[in-house]
Amino acid sequence: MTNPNVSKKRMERPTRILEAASRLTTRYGFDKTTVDEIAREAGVSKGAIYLVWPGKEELFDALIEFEMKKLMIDMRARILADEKSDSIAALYRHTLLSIKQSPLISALYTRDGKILGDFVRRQDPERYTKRLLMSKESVAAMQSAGLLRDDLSAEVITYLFSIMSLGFLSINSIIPVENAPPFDSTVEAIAAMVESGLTRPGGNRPLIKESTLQMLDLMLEQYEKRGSDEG
Amino acid sequence: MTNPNVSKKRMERPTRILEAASRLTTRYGFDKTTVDEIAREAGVSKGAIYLVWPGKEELFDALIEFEMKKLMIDMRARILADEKSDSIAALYRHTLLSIKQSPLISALYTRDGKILGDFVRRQDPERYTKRLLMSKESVAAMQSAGLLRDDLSAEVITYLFSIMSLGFLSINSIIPVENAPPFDSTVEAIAAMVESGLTRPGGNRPLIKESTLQMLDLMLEQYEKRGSDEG
DNA sequence: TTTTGACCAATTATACTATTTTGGTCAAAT
DNA sequence: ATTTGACCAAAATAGTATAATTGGTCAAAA
Repeated sequence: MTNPNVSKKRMERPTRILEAASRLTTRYGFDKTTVDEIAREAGVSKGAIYLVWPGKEELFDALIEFEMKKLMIDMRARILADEKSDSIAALYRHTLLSIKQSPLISALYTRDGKILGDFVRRQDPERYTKRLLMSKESVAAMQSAGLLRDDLSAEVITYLFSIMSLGFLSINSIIPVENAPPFDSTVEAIAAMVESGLTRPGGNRPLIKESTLQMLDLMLEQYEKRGSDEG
Repeated sequence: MTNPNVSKKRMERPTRILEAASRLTTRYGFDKTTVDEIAREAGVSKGAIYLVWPGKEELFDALIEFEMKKLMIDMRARILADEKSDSIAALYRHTLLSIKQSPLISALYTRDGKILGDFVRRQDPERYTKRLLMSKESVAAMQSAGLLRDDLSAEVITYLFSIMSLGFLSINSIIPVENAPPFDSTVEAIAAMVESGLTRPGGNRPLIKESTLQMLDLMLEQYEKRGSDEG
């Protein structure tokens, strides 16, 4: 995924197991995905999984961290690739596209019981998803920098972003994709509405891209560190 | 409800039964609400219910029609009471407030399985909720009247309204009310975002209020007619 | 005529057992 | 040193017989 030159055979085992778990979990949900199946799908023995993680619960924890890390790498790439990503609307568009592209994180965000199963009752999804949300603090910072309208509180703007994200991620359970407008034009339209509805022209534009990338790098760093000292 | 002078005793029986059903259903959901309980709550015998409707299914159908009618009356009152309701944003605000105020219609809109239970598998909720949505046609009409921005298709704008409605109606299952901004300021903020993000200044403003009230009256008329020739 | 609530068939919940599957282990194979 | 997969206790599931509840009816009461 990160590097296509690395063959499946050479790909390190924990990653292969996580990719297998990801595939099965998005299809059958956490509850109905067994350790045996994951091992078979990954082409390793069941014991191999328990050499990496102490139990199923920890495997799923690692899976979410893994997906979250992939998402941030994906988001980083999208932002870097887009020269126009120095606007909050563009940034938000990248966020939506990144989350939507990961079925597991989407399920976590919308609390999709069909995918999460009992997992949602043992683990608090907020623990993971709040890292995805625009934080009240960063919204306030952008507001101070003159990038967001200031007649609405930072708190309420943050809430609006959450509402739109949730609506966007779960609308297809109510309006099936075949009755919906094309995916891309929907995302563009949300960005356009945010652009003229929430942001202010001018302001310190480069700040947005810069600070966002910085935040992503910081989070990725934390994941790397955590990933290495908990195995 | 419509007229506080009508005492509970004098209120016609079918209405009392429906009010009882409404109370129990919003609390326990369709599945776990029994005809016996409804009768007891309404202060009538079980047989009385079967004198009005041929079965439980039809009672629930009537309940939804009832709630929908109440909602439209509520919406009509809100729009009439608000002298500034000649803007799409204000109109949308009234819509959100009206729907939110009815737990049953909200559940229908968000396909809340906890409330709808098996009902959702027998009846198509869209049958009811699509009447609530801004239709593609009316959005197109408002766009033609110069009231909505025209760089986005009518289809996608309609979709945006659906996304925001769904997000607004279901956000509290993810962000509990105690962590959310005050209800009113949220609705105000959505309206503000719609105002500057989707609408155009000028245009034939009075058209909005007028045509909306006309549409509501038409729908109410249909309900009245249906209500009278099916008992 | 209008309304009731005891009554019934049918569905659904419960308690229990038998069977299978699952997460997790570890002696043996590589 | 690694990795495996047969193995086990525990948990989930399927099956079943029984009890309780539910939607719906209708003779009798109001």
